[in-house]
Amino acid sequence: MTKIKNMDEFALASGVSRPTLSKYFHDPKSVRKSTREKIESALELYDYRPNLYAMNQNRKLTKTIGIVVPHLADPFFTEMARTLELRCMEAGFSPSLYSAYGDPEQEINILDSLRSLKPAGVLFAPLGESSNRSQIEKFCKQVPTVLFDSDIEGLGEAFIGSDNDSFISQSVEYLVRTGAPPLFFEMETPANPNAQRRHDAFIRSMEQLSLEPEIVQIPGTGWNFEEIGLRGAHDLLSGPDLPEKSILCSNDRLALGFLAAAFQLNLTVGRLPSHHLRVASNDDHPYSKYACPSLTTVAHDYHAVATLTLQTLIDRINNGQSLGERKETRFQARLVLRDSA
Amino acid sequence: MTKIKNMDEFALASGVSRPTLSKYFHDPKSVRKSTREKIESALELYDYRPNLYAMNQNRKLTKTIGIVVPHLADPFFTEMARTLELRCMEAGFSPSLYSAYGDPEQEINILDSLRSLKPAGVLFAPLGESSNRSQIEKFCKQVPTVLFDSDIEGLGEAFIGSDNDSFISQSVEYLVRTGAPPLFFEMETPANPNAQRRHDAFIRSMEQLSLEPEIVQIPGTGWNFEEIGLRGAHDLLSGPDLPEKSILCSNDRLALGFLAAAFQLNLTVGRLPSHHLRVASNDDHPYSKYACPSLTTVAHDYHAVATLTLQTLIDRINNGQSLGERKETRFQARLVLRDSA
DNA sequence: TATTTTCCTTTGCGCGCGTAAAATTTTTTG
DNA sequence: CAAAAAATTTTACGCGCGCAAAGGAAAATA
Repeated sequence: MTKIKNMDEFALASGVSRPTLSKYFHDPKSVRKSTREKIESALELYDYRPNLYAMNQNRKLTKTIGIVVPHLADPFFTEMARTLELRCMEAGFSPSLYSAYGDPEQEINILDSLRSLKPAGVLFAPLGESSNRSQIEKFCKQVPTVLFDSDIEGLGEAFIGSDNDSFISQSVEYLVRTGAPPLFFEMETPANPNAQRRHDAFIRSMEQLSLEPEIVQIPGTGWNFEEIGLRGAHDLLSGPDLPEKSILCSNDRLALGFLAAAFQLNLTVGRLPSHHLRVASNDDHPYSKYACPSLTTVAHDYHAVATLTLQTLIDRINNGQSLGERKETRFQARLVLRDSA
Repeated sequence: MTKIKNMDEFALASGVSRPTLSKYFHDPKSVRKSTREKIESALELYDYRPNLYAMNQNRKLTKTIGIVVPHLADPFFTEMARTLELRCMEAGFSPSLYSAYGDPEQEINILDSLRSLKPAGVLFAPLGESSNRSQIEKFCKQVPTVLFDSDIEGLGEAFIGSDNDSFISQSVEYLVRTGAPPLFFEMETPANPNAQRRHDAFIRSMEQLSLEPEIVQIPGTGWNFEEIGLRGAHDLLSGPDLPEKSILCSNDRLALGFLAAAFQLNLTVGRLPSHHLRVASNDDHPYSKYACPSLTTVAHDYHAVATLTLQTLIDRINNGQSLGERKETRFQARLVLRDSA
């Protein structure tokens, strides 16, 4: 079996002309069935693959979709990335995954090298506050980009994420209804823009219930939320007077740190009257179920967010140009009752 | 400021010939300092980037390094991938990250599309038992590949990982020295080949201490180790007689599930005589510190593994051909004492 | 200054495929 | 079965850059 070096040779071997092969490799369904079968049977014999670089050199639109997340070490984004990658492949695109690892410079570097990949589009969860807005804006003008999870106002074709109000209102309502009103536990200088929305939503939710919103802001920077939560909780809980209230953490990773601190201080957490504290949180990240105690939290609709994010991008790609007005979609969250509250 | 379309135009604008520019973009240090400065000052004015696809089309060796891991949702691999990506960039390569997400077919798909990227080399942690050996073997013959973490005998240029013996012998010795001999807690049909090595190492370690090796094998398949550990531990711990021994889990994710089960059953875990159980584990994965109680475990030398893995690949790349005999390197682990044992 | 070495420029070909236009074949339609 | 429509083939050019060879300019050496 002779080695096929290029499309010309494969054209000879398969009995199909090169331009037709070119069409086939771009979209198998664009050629007649009989032709497709000829190609595919030859393909099994010679396992030829067109040169990726030659293919994309003269094509404006590649079949690549870039996926950029702020930090892959965060299980939430790992899960999100995984779902998006799967969806991309199902839709016939090649996903390419990048993580900024919390660094705004790295984020811009990624966009820069992404540009030279000439991707059909990009699914982008920006770092947030620390992101270099003007650079990202420039990028979005050149490459169809759909933002997800973290919104930066006005950037990209659309935004799809979760409704932070619905996270907070559900957890607040539940906590108030079943016990003491919650104390909100959050970072002083959060890395993620959703934190600010949750902060605001907490105040709103409490005021609607005619309750005084109490908030604890803990120090710490970066993405090591468990550590930050642990330390913040230690400070809070080893003080003279224990908070009588329930605790509502801004996100699950902080909560995991909080639970660890409570455990270390021999404070029991749970919804029974005998427990010292109740702790609830937001995100339902993959390990919340295995916390001690298992974490009562509010879940993102991963499926809906991933599906709509990709669908929006594909619409934009097929449309050829901007879809008009920038739409923002925020999916409702779902309360997940477990043992911690 | 006119837009630069290609290298010819940029050659004109910078006052440097195109072949020299070509050299520069391949390796900035390969041109004289004065020339480099001319190029770089022009680069700031025009922000030109050579077309990636045209660059790589006629180049045998690209500057891409593929990184393939079995499952990104596993924090161990996330951490490993992150470290490797950083090292690659420091060394002047472009990392490209892929996860098989536990699926052998997906693993082969990744290798297939990786092939068409013509990467300079690939850093590859295979799934293990379920991997398609013959396909991987074929790949390794075409692309310089260094295996890490999970070894498949004879495949790739080299293997770099952690010494499973040193994991187990350290934890066994510690547990025996400070209390009851351990019961080994592992999956019946583990996804990862290191599990088998740890199993064997446990038996060896116990026999060296003239102790009877006791092992509990729990059912379950896939990569959701926390869930598997949780269920297995529930079965084990809700039986009539509690194991008197310490528990040594095959890996941290199983242990996290185990701890959750113990917590749910109101069994206390720790090294004091008053505690019901002691639990130790292996890997020191990023969340072990925040377990309840914090997990006594054995840590990989991430830094050493990542550094040598990449260095080996780069040597292989620079060498131009195989480095002779396939070397296997296994780094010693380090016992991390925390509260669970 | 003359010589050697290093670096650069000029020239020119080729990579593998995209893509357009016109000619031809095959399929569909009436 | 003829005409129209759709798919394919033929032909030909270009993309942006890698790369090699040969000569020229600049820097290092003597």
